Amino acid sequence: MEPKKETMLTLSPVPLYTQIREILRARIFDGTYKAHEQMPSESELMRSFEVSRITVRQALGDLQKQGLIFKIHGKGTYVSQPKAFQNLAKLQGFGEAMSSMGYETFSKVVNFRVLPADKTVAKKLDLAENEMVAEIRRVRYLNRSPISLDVSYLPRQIGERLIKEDLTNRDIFLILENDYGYALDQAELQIEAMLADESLGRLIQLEEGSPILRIERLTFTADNQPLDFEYLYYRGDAFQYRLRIERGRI
Amino acid sequence: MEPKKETMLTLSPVPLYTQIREILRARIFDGTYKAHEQMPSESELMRSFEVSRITVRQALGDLQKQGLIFKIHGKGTYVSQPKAFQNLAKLQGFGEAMSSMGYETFSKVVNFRVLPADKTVAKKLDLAENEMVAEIRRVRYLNRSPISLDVSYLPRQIGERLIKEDLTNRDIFLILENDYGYALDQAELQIEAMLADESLGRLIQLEEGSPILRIERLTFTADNQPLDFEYLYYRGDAFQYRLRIERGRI
DNA sequence: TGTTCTTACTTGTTATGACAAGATTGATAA
DNA sequence: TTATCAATCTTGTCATAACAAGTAAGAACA
Repeated sequence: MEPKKETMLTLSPVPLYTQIREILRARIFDGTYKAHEQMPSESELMRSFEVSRITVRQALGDLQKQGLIFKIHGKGTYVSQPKAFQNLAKLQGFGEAMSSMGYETFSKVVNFRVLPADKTVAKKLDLAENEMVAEIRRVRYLNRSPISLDVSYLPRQIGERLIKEDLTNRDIFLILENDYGYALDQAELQIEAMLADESLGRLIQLEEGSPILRIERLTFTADNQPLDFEYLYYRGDAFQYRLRIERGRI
Repeated sequence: MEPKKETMLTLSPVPLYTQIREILRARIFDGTYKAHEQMPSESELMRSFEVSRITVRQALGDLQKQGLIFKIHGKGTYVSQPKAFQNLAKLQGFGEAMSSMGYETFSKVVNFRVLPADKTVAKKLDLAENEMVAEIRRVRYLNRSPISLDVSYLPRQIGERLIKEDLTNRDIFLILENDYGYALDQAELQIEAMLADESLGRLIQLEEGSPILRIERLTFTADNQPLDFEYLYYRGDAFQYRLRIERGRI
């Protein structure tokens, strides 16, 4: 039986790639294509819509940017899954937040090094520039999928101690509090949206150009000393933050 | 004099478009191309790098996704400017936050309508589904550039009253408090990253696929009644949120 | 039964080409 | 001096084509 010919308005002012994108998007939302299900290949879509491959790729590229699909080189195109969230009002490590909500999570240290603090890190941690600090890079996993890259900067000795701990299964915050005796108190955050670049994309298995929730977090002890400065890069397609704030308070 | 030939490693395993992207990116960061300055055209880059137009477009497409450049159909490619931020711990309207920091800001109402609340809006505002609410859509400007789309839902009568006010220069929060006598107290937020779609992109003059900081905010009065439910879409390339949070508090 | 190789299918990269659509600039005419 | 038009330059859209690189499945061989 002949494959079904897709209906498109070739006389429409709407670009072909936009029409195709909207048709595919509607199919994702109406459940025709389900999360993690493989979508038709580029060749199949070319045949169905009777367009060139570049037109199909442009439509798919947009869906990918919107986080609705992902592609695996040589394998296929898949529908993305909906996202988790963390309550932001509470200063918590990722593991404690996720496990209290029933998600399976762990992290993998992908790099550890001791290096001279750059201007930003020195200023945040109230150290002299070029003073040695520890940098710990971890990829966080949620339900066995990578969800974020976490780059932490701490004073050298603390970092060198931490790297010997089981950072796969334990949060740095809990180790600092329970094992090392620091009273963590407050944190300053700044939050913005960015796009994944190639190296980040490689680490958390996300295509370049995907939306990223980027957070800088500086955590203080109870005596107001900065202790832990982090860059957190969460994939925007799978994660959101929530919080409750008040009016009139600083 | 002959245009300078760009150096590239044609025998490198790194794709040509990636090399070009990194060269251009370095030039943005080192100041060779400055914010709002027009970059070389696609044709000029084709000639300089001796590659096809699609290779150049792919490199530029990536820089665009990273928010470093923007394109104007028929005009050219420009370097983006660095971003502003809002302190998130304080529940403020955009105008009051930005004007207290010396930015020039205003908003434009792009749509107002009264419509039946959908499930989400009804639930957030503690109304019956299909009860009529007011929807106010505004584009916010910072230093005369569009920076966000704000879609507010309020009970019908309040919305119908508000739309008669000068929403170009005044914040809805201040009108609710000072003119209408509501004591705004707290808000719940959820924050995530997404990519701009075509319609949003058109409203805030951003290319599709650019990173967006998307925030849902539900504001309550002092007697804990939900009053104002908003979707806020901030361009990620020009804006970030900051806040200070505490450990151990809910 | 396990391993290796080949084939086929998938997405990634790059090229050439053409025309559409928007913006700008300069020339011309009123 | 102003308005209009044409030419040129810019990005947007779409086509055809070829080869690279990754994955999977099935066949063949040990």
